[in-house]
Amino acid sequence: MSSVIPHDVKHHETQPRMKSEDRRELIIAAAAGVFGDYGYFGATTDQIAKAAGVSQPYVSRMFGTKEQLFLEVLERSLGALVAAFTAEIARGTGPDLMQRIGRAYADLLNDRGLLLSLMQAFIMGSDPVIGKAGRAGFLRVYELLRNDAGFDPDETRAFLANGMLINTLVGLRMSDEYETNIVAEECLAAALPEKLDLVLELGRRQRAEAR
Amino acid sequence: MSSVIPHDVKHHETQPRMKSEDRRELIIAAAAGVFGDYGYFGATTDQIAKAAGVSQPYVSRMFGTKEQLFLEVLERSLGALVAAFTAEIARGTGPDLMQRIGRAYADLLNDRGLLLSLMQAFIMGSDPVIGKAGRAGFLRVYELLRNDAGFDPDETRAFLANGMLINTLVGLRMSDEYETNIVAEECLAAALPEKLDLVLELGRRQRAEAR
DNA sequence: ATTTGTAGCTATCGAATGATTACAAGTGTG
DNA sequence: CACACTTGTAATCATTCGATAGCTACAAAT
Repeated sequence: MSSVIPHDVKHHETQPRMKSEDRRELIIAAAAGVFGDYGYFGATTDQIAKAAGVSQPYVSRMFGTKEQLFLEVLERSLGALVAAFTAEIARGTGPDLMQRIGRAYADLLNDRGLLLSLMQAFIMGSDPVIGKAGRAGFLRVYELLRNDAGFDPDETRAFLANGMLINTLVGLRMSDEYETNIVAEECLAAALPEKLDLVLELGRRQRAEAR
Repeated sequence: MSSVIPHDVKHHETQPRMKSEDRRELIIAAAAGVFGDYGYFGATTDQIAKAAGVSQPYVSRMFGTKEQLFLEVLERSLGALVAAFTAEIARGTGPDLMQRIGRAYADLLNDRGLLLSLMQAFIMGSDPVIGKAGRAGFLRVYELLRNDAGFDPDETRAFLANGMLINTLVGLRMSDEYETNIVAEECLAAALPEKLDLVLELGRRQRAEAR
């Protein structure tokens, strides 16, 4: 009376197994994308699990709580941002540093959800835990620009302001309107003089995934 | 066997009744504050109802859905923003117009949740309904600055960028760190050269309300 | 071959939330 | 006063979601 359950067909022959450490990174990366798109409350652990190709309970068990997962996503995003800026600064400070860091910032858009999950954290100041982490993260970037990059307060302000505008336009998916609205076109071109094609490509990629 | 319920003490002797039109405005204003603090998904209709001093089912019945309520909040916020800018433009275009509109923008922080609910809408581009409304609203402001205020694309970009930075700092409640963190102090001062005291006062008011 | 730990899933629970229904209390009008 | 309409609430319903429990399967070491 062997089982009728078709389990002995050697399922998932493609993927043998994975070390939990690797799976962890995979889930965090997927979570960055989902949190970036739908926000902390809007994103569900089930969406994240599906995006990572695992079951929802597995996400819960690996990270304990959704909040903890978000904090790890935030840390990953911040770490990547700081690393990118630091690398650019290491290439030498000079009059063109702001432009170079700006380009490095825009290139981070390639990492799905990185800047957007950051932005989502930045408007959660009312949350006691995430708000605190978000403030600390923002200030970490501010200090990096002031101290290591050598920007003065007004340069730093201008740089961060532009970053927040870029985040907002991407979060709004303004690129969706690019082809149909001439105002959106100019608006995007003004905010991203060089990296326009990158954002448009990103928008196309984004649209290729439904909720 | 008359009821033990102390209902016959003529409750709410202070407020007789209110016309639903007035109640409507009241709820929308309260919703702007709650949505601004917790975002679309994070805010509950019950929180909003309590903030407005009515029952949760009343909110549902008056607006149909939470989504519809958010759209009305968005429209109200946008309307106030556009009105404020238009009024400033009507006072005459000139070399100081950008500064005057900037001050008008910062003054909108006095209207609880106005700019924050806008910001919340701006990072909901993935939502089919709210995202579309958010994009339209953002572009409406962009066009106002370009056409009516007479800004060129780069001036408009710089202005909006600074606005997004202000929204972010307020959304992060950076003012919470003002007294304890000298970096936060400089950061806020750089972003809001004149209106610093306004933001600090706002932060104090915000902290006076718990979740 | 057996043991032992790790990776991962199915099933399910309890709390929260948005919406609906049914009813009560006020308000105006003949 | 009666009657209809409006304002508002309490009770409750149906879902959704995050978390937990408990199991299965695989792999490495013994």
